[in-house]
Amino acid sequence: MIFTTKAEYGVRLLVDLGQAQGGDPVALKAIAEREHLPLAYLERIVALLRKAGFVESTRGARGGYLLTREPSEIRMDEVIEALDGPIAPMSCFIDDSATDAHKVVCSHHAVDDTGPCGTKLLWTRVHGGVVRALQQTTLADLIAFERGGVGALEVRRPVGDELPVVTA
Amino acid sequence: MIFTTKAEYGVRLLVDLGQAQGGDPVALKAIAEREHLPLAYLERIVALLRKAGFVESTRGARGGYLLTREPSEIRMDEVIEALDGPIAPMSCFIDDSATDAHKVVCSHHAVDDTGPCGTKLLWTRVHGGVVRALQQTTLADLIAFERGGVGALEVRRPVGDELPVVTA
DNA sequence: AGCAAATCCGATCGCTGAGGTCGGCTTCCC
DNA sequence: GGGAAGCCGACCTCAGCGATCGGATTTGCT
Repeated sequence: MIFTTKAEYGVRLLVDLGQAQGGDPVALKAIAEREHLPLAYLERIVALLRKAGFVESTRGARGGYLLTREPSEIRMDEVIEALDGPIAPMSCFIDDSATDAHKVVCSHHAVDDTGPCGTKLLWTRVHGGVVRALQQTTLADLIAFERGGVGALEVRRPVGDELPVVTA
Repeated sequence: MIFTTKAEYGVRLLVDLGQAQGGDPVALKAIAEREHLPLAYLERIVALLRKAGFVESTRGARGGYLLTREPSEIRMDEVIEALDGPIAPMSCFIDDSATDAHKVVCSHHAVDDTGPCGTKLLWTRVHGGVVRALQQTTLADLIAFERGGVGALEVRRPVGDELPVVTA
């Protein structure tokens, strides 16, 4: 399993929020009922989204949540990272994008440095594939897909970066 | 974590086997020592590779393992599937490639079919990214990468399917 | 003021599966 | 026959996922 239920529930929460959006805050209870998700668990998830700045909350009666940005400005790589933490193909894979690229530090190979293990190439390619798919998908894509279906497929992409066609 | 250590150890086992290859069977003990991996655990892993037909074994003294195909004929998507089972982004994601495409059956949404959840689009894209990266990488790529580095990058790919450059 | 609706948050908890070990068996070369 | 190797089922430990609960706090409404 690549993602946890935190990621799934969180994304569905955002999609629901994007659809129900209308000025007034949306109560978590309403989302939980529509999506058939446990309310108590959603509370913990939405807290992550709030800390990451995707939603803002209004406390007290008639309170709830609102998106802080346009759905088209919310990229899934940010969302997933906020929910599940950094995406690593393997435990020895450290996404050190701050410095130069993605670092792979094999704990076993680390002792005697006989160069990188061959798996580094594989993990890096896989990691790239996942990150690219996430970066190229915004919340707006998911919302458009949920109502209608074709919407998300008409978005223009850089040549050579076509995403697979998905049918409802 | 996308892959388990089974996948990592198994791939490293195959890479090691591809390098040490020379007619005679290679004993697991030798691989375990070179790669600093637990022998007992490797036994369980190599059994999966044998059942999947990637290696053949010779029992008894001076026995060991040999690759059954050329490294360039061993695609990583097959290997990973043999080791970790089918790759699914989420527990509700069923790779039903036998019928038409990839099926997503959300256990929560399944009750009342209000159409597909928006996450289907996301999971399918991610899944596609992973599978493509795995399909485009062969054991030969990894072996070439481990000695030298540049080798794996010279392999020709369909246009628009460039893989990220990986430096040692 | 007081109630109800809602967010907020720390503590807890069961359970599955990853990751690995062990012991004993079989198989084969020398 | 002895030792080196593969084969295999049973077992064990433990982290973290996936929640749940109780209560505190904040706020709108009447």
